[in-house]
Amino acid sequence: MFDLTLPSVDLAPLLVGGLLTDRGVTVQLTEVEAYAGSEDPAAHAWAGPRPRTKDLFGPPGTLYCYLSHGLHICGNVVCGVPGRGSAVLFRAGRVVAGMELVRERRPGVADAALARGPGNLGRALGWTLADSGRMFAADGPTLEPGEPSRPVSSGPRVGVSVAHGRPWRFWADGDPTVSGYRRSPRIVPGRHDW
DNA sequence: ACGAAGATGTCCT
DNA sequence: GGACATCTTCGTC
Repeated sequence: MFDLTLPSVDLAPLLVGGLLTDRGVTVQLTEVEAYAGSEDPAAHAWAGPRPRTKDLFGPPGTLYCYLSHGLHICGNVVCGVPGRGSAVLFRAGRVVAGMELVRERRPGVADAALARGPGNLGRALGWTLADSGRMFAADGPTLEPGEPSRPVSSGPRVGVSVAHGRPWRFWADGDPTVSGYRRSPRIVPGRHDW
Protein backbone atom coordinates (compact mmCIF):
# COMPACT_ATOMS: atom_id res chain seq x y z
CA MET A 1 0.00 0.00 0.00
CA PHE A 2 1.05 3.56 -0.60
CA ASP A 3 1.33 6.34 1.96
CA LEU A 4 -1.88 8.14 1.10
CA THR A 5 -1.16 10.95 3.54
CA LEU A 6 1.42 12.28 1.06
CA PRO A 7 0.52 15.44 -0.86
CA SER A 8 -1.00 14.57 -4.23
CA VAL A 9 1.94 16.03 -6.16
CA ASP A 10 4.33 13.72 -4.29
CA LEU A 11 2.09 10.67 -4.43
CA ALA A 12 1.14 10.87 -8.10
CA PRO A 13 4.55 9.99 -9.65
CA LEU A 14 4.84 7.03 -7.26
CA LEU A 15 1.51 5.68 -8.48
CA VAL A 16 2.76 5.29 -12.07
CA GLY A 17 3.48 1.57 -12.35
CA GLY A 18 1.29 0.82 -9.35
CA LEU A 19 -1.43 -1.82 -9.40
CA LEU A 20 -5.04 -0.72 -9.05
CA THR A 21 -7.43 -3.57 -8.34
CA ASP A 22 -11.19 -3.65 -7.89
CA ARG A 23 -13.67 -6.52 -8.21
CA GLY A 24 -11.38 -8.91 -10.02
CA VAL A 25 -9.84 -6.43 -12.45
CA THR A 26 -6.28 -5.11 -12.06
CA VAL A 27 -4.76 -2.31 -14.10
CA GLN A 28 -1.16 -1.21 -13.92
CA LEU A 29 -1.31 2.56 -13.89
CA THR A 30 0.54 4.31 -16.71
CA GLU A 31 -0.86 7.83 -16.35
CA VAL A 32 -2.17 9.90 -13.42
CA GLU A 33 -2.73 13.54 -12.52
CA ALA A 34 -2.38 15.34 -9.19
CA TYR A 35 -4.98 17.82 -7.98
CA ALA A 36 -4.13 19.94 -4.95
CA GLY A 37 -7.58 20.46 -3.51
CA SER A 38 -8.60 23.86 -2.26
CA GLU A 39 -5.22 25.30 -3.32
CA ASP A 40 -5.68 24.29 -6.96
CA PRO A 41 -7.94 26.30 -9.30
CA ALA A 42 -8.20 23.31 -11.64
CA ALA A 43 -9.43 20.96 -8.91
CA HIS A 44 -13.04 20.02 -8.27
CA ALA A 45 -12.35 20.91 -4.65
CA TRP A 46 -11.51 24.52 -5.54
CA ALA A 47 -15.05 25.79 -4.92
CA GLY A 48 -15.26 24.00 -1.59
CA PRO A 49 -17.41 21.01 -0.66
CA ARG A 50 -20.49 20.49 -2.81
CA PRO A 51 -22.96 17.63 -2.94
CA ARG A 52 -21.17 16.33 -6.00
CA THR A 53 -17.67 16.64 -4.51
CA LYS A 54 -18.25 15.75 -0.87
CA ASP A 55 -16.25 12.52 -1.13
CA LEU A 56 -13.16 14.53 -2.10
CA PHE A 57 -13.17 15.92 1.42
CA GLY A 58 -13.27 12.50 3.04
CA PRO A 59 -10.23 10.83 4.65
CA PRO A 60 -7.17 9.79 2.62
CA GLY A 61 -7.91 6.52 0.88
CA THR A 62 -11.40 7.52 -0.20
CA LEU A 63 -12.36 6.70 -3.79
CA TYR A 64 -13.83 9.82 -5.41
CA CYS A 65 -15.73 9.19 -8.65
CA TYR A 66 -17.34 11.86 -10.79
CA LEU A 67 -19.44 11.93 -13.93
CA SER A 68 -17.73 13.60 -16.85
CA HIS A 69 -19.62 14.94 -19.86
CA GLY A 70 -22.68 13.05 -18.80
CA LEU A 71 -21.15 9.71 -19.83
CA HIS A 72 -17.87 8.85 -18.26
CA ILE A 73 -17.01 7.80 -14.71
CA CYS A 74 -13.57 8.97 -13.65
CA GLY A 75 -11.92 7.83 -10.41
CA ASN A 76 -9.49 9.43 -7.95
CA VAL A 77 -7.88 8.43 -4.69
CA VAL A 78 -8.14 11.10 -2.00
CA CYS A 79 -4.80 11.80 -0.31
CA GLY A 80 -2.87 14.31 1.76
CA VAL A 81 -4.22 16.35 4.65
CA PRO A 82 -7.78 15.30 5.52
CA GLY A 83 -10.42 17.81 4.50
CA ARG A 84 -8.37 19.67 1.88
CA GLY A 85 -9.77 17.82 -1.09
CA SER A 86 -6.46 16.67 -2.59
CA ALA A 87 -6.57 13.66 -4.88
CA VAL A 88 -4.86 11.81 -7.70
CA LEU A 89 -6.88 11.11 -10.86
CA PHE A 90 -6.39 7.70 -12.51
CA ARG A 91 -6.02 8.56 -16.17
CA ALA A 92 -4.87 5.34 -17.85
CA GLY A 93 -3.47 1.87 -17.27
CA ARG A 94 -2.70 -1.51 -18.72
CA VAL A 95 -5.09 -4.33 -17.88
CA VAL A 96 -3.08 -7.09 -16.19
CA ALA A 97 -5.86 -9.18 -14.63
CA GLY A 98 -9.54 -9.68 -15.30
CA MET A 99 -8.92 -9.19 -19.01
CA GLU A 100 -11.97 -11.26 -20.03
CA LEU A 101 -14.29 -9.16 -17.89
CA VAL A 102 -12.89 -5.94 -19.33
CA ARG A 103 -13.22 -7.22 -22.89
CA GLU A 104 -16.89 -7.91 -22.17
CA ARG A 105 -17.34 -4.38 -20.92
CA ARG A 106 -15.54 -2.87 -23.90
CA PRO A 107 -16.16 -5.17 -26.86
CA GLY A 108 -14.06 -4.73 -29.95
CA VAL A 109 -11.51 -2.47 -28.29
CA ALA A 110 -7.79 -3.09 -28.74
CA ASP A 111 -6.03 -4.28 -25.59
CA ALA A 112 -3.87 -1.19 -25.26
CA ALA A 113 -7.00 1.01 -25.36
CA LEU A 114 -9.06 -0.91 -22.82
CA ALA A 115 -8.18 1.48 -19.99
CA ARG A 116 -6.74 4.42 -21.94
CA GLY A 117 -8.24 7.69 -20.73
CA PRO A 118 -9.93 8.26 -17.36
CA GLY A 119 -13.42 7.47 -18.62
CA ASN A 120 -12.29 4.26 -20.26
CA LEU A 121 -10.35 3.24 -17.16
CA GLY A 122 -13.47 3.77 -15.07
CA ARG A 123 -15.47 1.67 -17.48
CA ALA A 124 -12.84 -1.10 -17.43
CA LEU A 125 -13.18 -1.31 -13.66
CA GLY A 126 -16.97 -1.18 -13.86
CA TRP A 127 -17.20 1.93 -11.75
CA THR A 128 -20.40 3.94 -11.36
CA LEU A 129 -21.23 7.01 -9.31
CA ALA A 130 -22.29 4.62 -6.53
CA ASP A 131 -18.62 3.65 -6.11
CA SER A 132 -17.69 7.13 -4.97
CA GLY A 133 -17.02 7.18 -1.25
CA ARG A 134 -15.73 3.62 -0.98
CA MET A 135 -12.43 3.20 0.85
CA PHE A 136 -9.21 1.71 -0.49
CA ALA A 137 -8.84 -1.28 1.85
CA ALA A 138 -8.59 -5.07 1.87
CA ASP A 139 -12.32 -5.46 1.23
CA GLY A 140 -12.53 -2.73 -1.39
CA PRO A 141 -10.36 -1.34 -4.15
CA THR A 142 -6.62 -1.70 -3.52
CA LEU A 143 -3.44 0.05 -4.64
CA GLU A 144 -0.12 -1.78 -4.55
CA PRO A 145 3.33 -0.57 -5.65
CA GLY A 146 4.77 -1.76 -8.94
CA GLU A 147 7.53 -0.97 -11.39
CA PRO A 148 6.72 1.56 -14.12
CA SER A 149 6.94 0.10 -17.65
CA ARG A 150 8.92 3.14 -18.79
CA PRO A 151 10.65 6.18 -17.27
CA VAL A 152 8.12 8.56 -15.72
CA SER A 153 7.67 11.93 -17.42
CA SER A 154 5.63 14.92 -16.28
CA GLY A 155 3.81 17.75 -17.99
CA PRO A 156 0.65 19.86 -17.94
CA ARG A 157 -2.66 18.25 -17.08
CA VAL A 158 -5.10 17.29 -19.81
CA GLY A 159 -8.14 19.42 -20.52
CA VAL A 160 -7.74 21.97 -17.75
CA SER A 161 -8.28 25.62 -18.64
CA VAL A 162 -6.65 27.12 -15.54
CA ALA A 163 -3.39 26.46 -13.68
CA HIS A 164 -2.09 24.77 -16.82
CA GLY A 165 1.43 25.85 -15.86
CA ARG A 166 1.56 23.16 -13.20
CA PRO A 167 3.21 20.00 -14.63
CA TRP A 168 1.14 17.67 -12.51
CA ARG A 169 0.39 14.96 -15.05
CA PHE A 170 2.72 11.95 -14.73
CA TRP A 171 2.98 9.09 -17.22
CA ALA A 172 5.16 6.18 -18.37
CA ASP A 173 6.74 7.83 -21.37
CA GLY A 174 6.19 5.93 -24.61
CA ASP A 175 3.79 3.35 -23.17
CA PRO A 176 0.99 2.67 -25.70
CA THR A 177 -1.68 2.65 -22.99
CA VAL A 178 -1.12 6.33 -22.14
CA SER A 179 -3.80 8.71 -23.43
CA GLY A 180 -2.88 11.56 -25.74
CA TYR A 181 -2.36 15.05 -24.40
CA ARG A 182 -5.20 17.41 -25.13
CA ARG A 183 -4.94 21.11 -24.43
CA SER A 184 -8.05 22.86 -23.20
CA PRO A 185 -9.53 25.11 -25.92
CA ARG A 186 -10.29 27.71 -23.28
CA ILE A 187 -6.75 28.42 -22.14
CA VAL A 188 -6.24 32.12 -22.72
CA PRO A 189 -3.20 32.59 -24.98
CA GLY A 190 -0.18 34.31 -23.51
CA ARG A 191 -1.37 34.10 -19.95
CA HIS A 192 1.02 32.26 -17.68
CA ASP A 193 -1.67 31.13 -15.24
CA TRP A 194 0.13 29.21 -12.52
C1' DA B 1 -35.54 29.56 -16.74
C1' DC B 2 -31.49 29.70 -19.67
C1' DG B 3 -26.91 29.07 -21.31
C1' DA B 4 -22.19 27.81 -21.00
C1' DA B 5 -18.52 24.90 -19.41
C1' DG B 6 -16.60 20.72 -18.42
C1' DA B 7 -10.26 16.54 -15.05
C1' DT B 8 -13.96 12.97 -22.23
C1' DG B 9 -14.46 9.69 -26.20
C1' DT B 10 -15.00 8.78 -30.91
C1' DC B 11 -15.18 9.61 -35.58
C1' DC B 12 -13.88 12.43 -39.45
C1' DT B 13 -10.81 14.76 -42.86
C1' DG C 1 -5.99 18.58 -35.79
C1' DG C 2 -11.01 19.47 -35.54
C1' DA C 3 -16.06 18.55 -34.89
C1' DC C 4 -19.61 16.86 -32.15
C1' DA C 5 -22.22 13.90 -29.02
C1' DT C 6 -23.92 14.09 -24.32
C1' DC C 7 -25.93 15.73 -19.76
C1' DT C 8 -24.98 17.41 -15.16
C1' DT C 9 -23.68 21.34 -12.54
C1' DC C 10 -23.28 25.99 -11.80
C1' DG C 11 -23.54 30.95 -12.76
C1' DT C 12 -26.53 34.41 -14.24
C1' DC C 13 -30.75 36.61 -15.67
